[in-house]
Amino acid sequence: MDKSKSTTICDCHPIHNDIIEKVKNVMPNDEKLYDLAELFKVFGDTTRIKILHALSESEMCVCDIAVLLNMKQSAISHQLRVLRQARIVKFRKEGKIVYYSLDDEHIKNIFEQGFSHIEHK
Amino acid sequence: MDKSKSTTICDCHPIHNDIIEKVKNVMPNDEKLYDLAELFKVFGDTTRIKILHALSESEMCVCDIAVLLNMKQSAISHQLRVLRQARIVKFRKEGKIVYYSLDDEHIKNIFEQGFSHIEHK
DNA sequence: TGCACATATGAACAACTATTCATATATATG
DNA sequence: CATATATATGAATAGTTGTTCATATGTGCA
Repeated sequence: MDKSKSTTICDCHPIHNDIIEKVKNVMPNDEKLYDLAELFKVFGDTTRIKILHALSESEMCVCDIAVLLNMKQSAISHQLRVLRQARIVKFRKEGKIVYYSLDDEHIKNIFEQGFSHIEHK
Repeated sequence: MDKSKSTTICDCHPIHNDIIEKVKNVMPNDEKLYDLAELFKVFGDTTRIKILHALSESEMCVCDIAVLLNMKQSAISHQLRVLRQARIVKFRKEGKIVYYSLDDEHIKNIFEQGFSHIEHK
């Protein structure tokens, strides 16, 4: 997994060693950066973004989300699993109906930062 | 592209029509949500996250980034193109060396929000 | 108990993505 | 001008991902 320590893959020579060292010293470990990329990956899909936007307005059941987005129930269910595993949404069961909602207020913030970036262009 | 208006794909029945309507009414248009997903997609890759973290510390040239991450120069160059097209990084040329830096302070914020989400678990 | 409905899930497939290799372009230097 | 170096880019490929289909599980109700 982490071949950066054993083998040299890079095919070019450093130009500013001081900058490379400085940046290397403050770089978080690989696992943390990997987790961060994984988090953003979850946001990086239109269907999931739509689901998250919907849930930021109201708790919703799987069926209603499928109707709202006009998609197959199973497609929604698969995506909700991804969101669940990333701990971005939580759920509660009421009989045979499962209601999903955002797990964390952080999510809304990330969302809004994203929006204000694209607005800004 | 937008089949949601013409064809019905969904295979299940609405349960709470009031909620569906309410959420539908505040939903941004498809294009905006698509752009948002595209933005996060760019953050959703370990290599690009590492590049962005590096650039959040210091302007860097392509070569030095490749050395820092121990990756092929062309791999870095391809990823920098993705970041450039998303207007997340900018660059300046000095002779044959090209220096990249973050285009926007927003980027750091999105980054930090992401970090505080994964820290929180 | 049997049927209808809400949700979940595994397998298959098509579409997309990141890296590599080979090579092109541009600039500095002998 | 010839060479070395920094960067960019097109094509190929391996790996990943989102949706669909078929089906399983679980709950409520007649």
